[in-house]
Amino acid sequence: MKRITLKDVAKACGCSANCVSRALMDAPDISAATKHTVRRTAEEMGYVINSQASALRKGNSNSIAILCDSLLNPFYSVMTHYMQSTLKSRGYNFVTFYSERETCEEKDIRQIVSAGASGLISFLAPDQKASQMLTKQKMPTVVLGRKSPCFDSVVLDNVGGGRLAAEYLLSRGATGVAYIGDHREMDCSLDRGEGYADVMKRHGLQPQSYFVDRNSTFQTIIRDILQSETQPDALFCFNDFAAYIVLQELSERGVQKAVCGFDDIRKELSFYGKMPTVGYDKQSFADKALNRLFLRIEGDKSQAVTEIQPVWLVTEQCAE
Amino acid sequence: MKRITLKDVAKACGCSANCVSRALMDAPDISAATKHTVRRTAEEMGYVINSQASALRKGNSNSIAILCDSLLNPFYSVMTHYMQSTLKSRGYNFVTFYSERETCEEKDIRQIVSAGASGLISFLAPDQKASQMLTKQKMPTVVLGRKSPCFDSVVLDNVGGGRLAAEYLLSRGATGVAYIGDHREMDCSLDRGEGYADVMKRHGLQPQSYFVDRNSTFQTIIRDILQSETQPDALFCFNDFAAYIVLQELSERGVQKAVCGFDDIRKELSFYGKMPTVGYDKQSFADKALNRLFLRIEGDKSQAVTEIQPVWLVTEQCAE
DNA sequence: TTGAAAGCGCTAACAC
DNA sequence: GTGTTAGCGCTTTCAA
Repeated sequence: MKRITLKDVAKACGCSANCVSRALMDAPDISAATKHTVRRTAEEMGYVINSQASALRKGNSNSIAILCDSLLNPFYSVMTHYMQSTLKSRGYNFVTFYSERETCEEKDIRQIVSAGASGLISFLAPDQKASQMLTKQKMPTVVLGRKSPCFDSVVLDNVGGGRLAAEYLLSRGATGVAYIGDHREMDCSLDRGEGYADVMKRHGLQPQSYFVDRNSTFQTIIRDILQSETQPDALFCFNDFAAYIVLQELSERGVQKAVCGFDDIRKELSFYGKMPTVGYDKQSFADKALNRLFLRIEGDKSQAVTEIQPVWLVTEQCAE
Repeated sequence: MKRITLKDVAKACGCSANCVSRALMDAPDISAATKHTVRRTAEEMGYVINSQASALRKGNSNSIAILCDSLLNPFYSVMTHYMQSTLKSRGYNFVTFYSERETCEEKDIRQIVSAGASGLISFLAPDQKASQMLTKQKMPTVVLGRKSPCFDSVVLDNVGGGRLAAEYLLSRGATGVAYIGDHREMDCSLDRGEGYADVMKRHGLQPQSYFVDRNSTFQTIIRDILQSETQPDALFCFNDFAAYIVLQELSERGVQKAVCGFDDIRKELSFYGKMPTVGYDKQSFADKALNRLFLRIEGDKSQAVTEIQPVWLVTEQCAE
C-alpha cells in the first residue's frame, strides 16, 4: 500500500484531482462547501502533499542548502541553528552538505543543484570551478563568514575584531602578544591577524603570527611558542574553539597566559571558565545572510555585495 | 535560460532522452561509444541530474530526515556530524527538522513525509499522534537517544552511566551527591537519575534529585541547592551542557563542588577544564542507529528493537 | 543497441 | 465552480 495521493482523495470525494489540489491550496474559485469536504476527507485519509512532485511541477523548491565542512565546529552549528529558525518560519527546509575540504568545490555544487535546492548558504568560499558552476546554474548563493569576489557575502568585521582583541590584551598588561591563526587560505584568519598586527605595530611591538597548515595544528603551534626564546605573555586565537585547545595545552603544562578568543560561542553553549572573546549578534548575522539570499531567489540581479557585521569585545567585566 | 535537462543533452547528442538517461546510469545495453559521447556532452553542457524528478519517477528518495529541537545542544550537533559522514558515503542527503517542543509531533511528521524523506532519525520521542502518523505513512524510523515503544530505538546505557557517575563521586570522597536532571518527560533524564539513586541507596545515602520543569532551569535548581540546609558536596548533572552551566554558577558564587557530567562532549569540542563525565563511542552510536534505519528502509518488517550503547567513565586520570 | 510512449504526483491553463 | 488536458524531468516498459 503506497502513499495517499490527490487521486485517492479525489476518488473518495467524488471530484477531480485538480479540484482537490485547488481546494487544499485554498484557491478562490472553489466553493466553501467543497473545500470543507475535501479538507475533511484529506485529513481523514492521512493525505500529505508530495512536495517533490509539487516542486517539480511548479519549477521551484522549498529547500535551502547549507554547506560547511563539519558541524563539530560550534560556529557552524550555532549559525545553522539561528538560520533554522528563520527558514522554518519562511516555509523552507534545510539540507546540510559537507564538503571534504575547507573550500566549496565543484562536486559539492553538483550535489546541491541535483538535490534541487533553491539557494545556498555556504560557510566555505567557492573555488574557481565551483564559482563557475554556481554561476552557470544560476544558483542564488550567499557566502557566510568568508569573503567572496563573485557572490554576495556577509562577513564579520574581522580586522576590527583583531584590533579589539589585541588592544584588550595589551591594555591588561601584556608585553608581548602572539596571534594563532587558522589556515592562511581563510581570509577571516588573515584579517583577524591583520587587525592584530596593526595594533601591535602601533604600540611599537613586533607582531608574531602563526598559522595552521599541513604541518602544524593549534597544538603544535602552542608547543612551538612555549619553546621559543621570546615568549609572548598573551595569545590571541583565531576563534574560541582554538582558544580552548590552547588553554587546555597551557593548563596541562601548568603555564599561565592571557588568551583571547573569537565568536563568543559561550553565549550559546555555556562553558565553564570566562575567557575574553569577540562577540556579535549571531541572529542578526544569520538573518543578514538569509535576507540577501531571499532577494537573490526572488530574482535580484544586482552586483554582488559584501555586508559587514559589527563586532565587540566580550570580557569578564561585561559578561551579563 | 533554465537548467539543462536530459532532452537538451539528447538533442545535442542526436539521440533520445532515454538513451542519455541510460548512458549516464551506465546501463549495460548502451554501446561504449554512445556512453562516451553522452558523458562528454553532458559534462560540457553542465548537465546535473534533477534528483527530485528522478526520485518521483523511481518512487524513492535519497534523503534522510533528522529531527531535533535545537542544534545548540552539542549532543545533537555532534551526533548529527557523525551521521553526516556515514550518510554521505551511502549517497544520502540529510534534511534537518526542528520540532517546537521536546517531543516529535504530528506536524513534524507531516513536514518530513511531505519533504519525501525515505527515513527518519529522531532525537525526540514521537508522541501518540506522531506515532500513528509514522506508522500510517510507513515511515522507517529510528529514535536515537530516547526510548520508544513502537519504533526501533538506540539508547545509551543511561542507568549504568548514572551508576558510574555516582560511584565515582562517592569514591572521590563525596558525602552527599545530588542529581540535577533535565525534564522528567525525557526517559534518559529519569534513567540517569535511577542509576544514581540506586547507588546512593546502596551506600545508605538519601538520593536528592532535581528536574527541570516549567518553573525551574538548571540555574534555578543550582541556586536552590546552594540555599538548602543539607548541601551536597558533589553534583551529578544530566549532561555536560548542564554541568558547564552548573560549574559557571558555582564559580560565580565562589563555591567549590565536584561536578560530573554526561556525554563527554569535550572529546569532540575541546573545552578548557577537565570535568569527569560519562563517555561512549559516538560514531558507533550513530552507526547503530543508521544501520537499523537502513534495514527498515530495505523492508525489514520485524518487531521494533531497542539497542543499548555501552558507556564508561571519563575522568582526568584516563584523559591521558 | 536504441527510440517511443507512458506515467510518477502535482498544478496551470483552458474549457465547460 | 469544476473537469479535462498537458507537462514539469525523469525512468521503465516494450517495441523496433
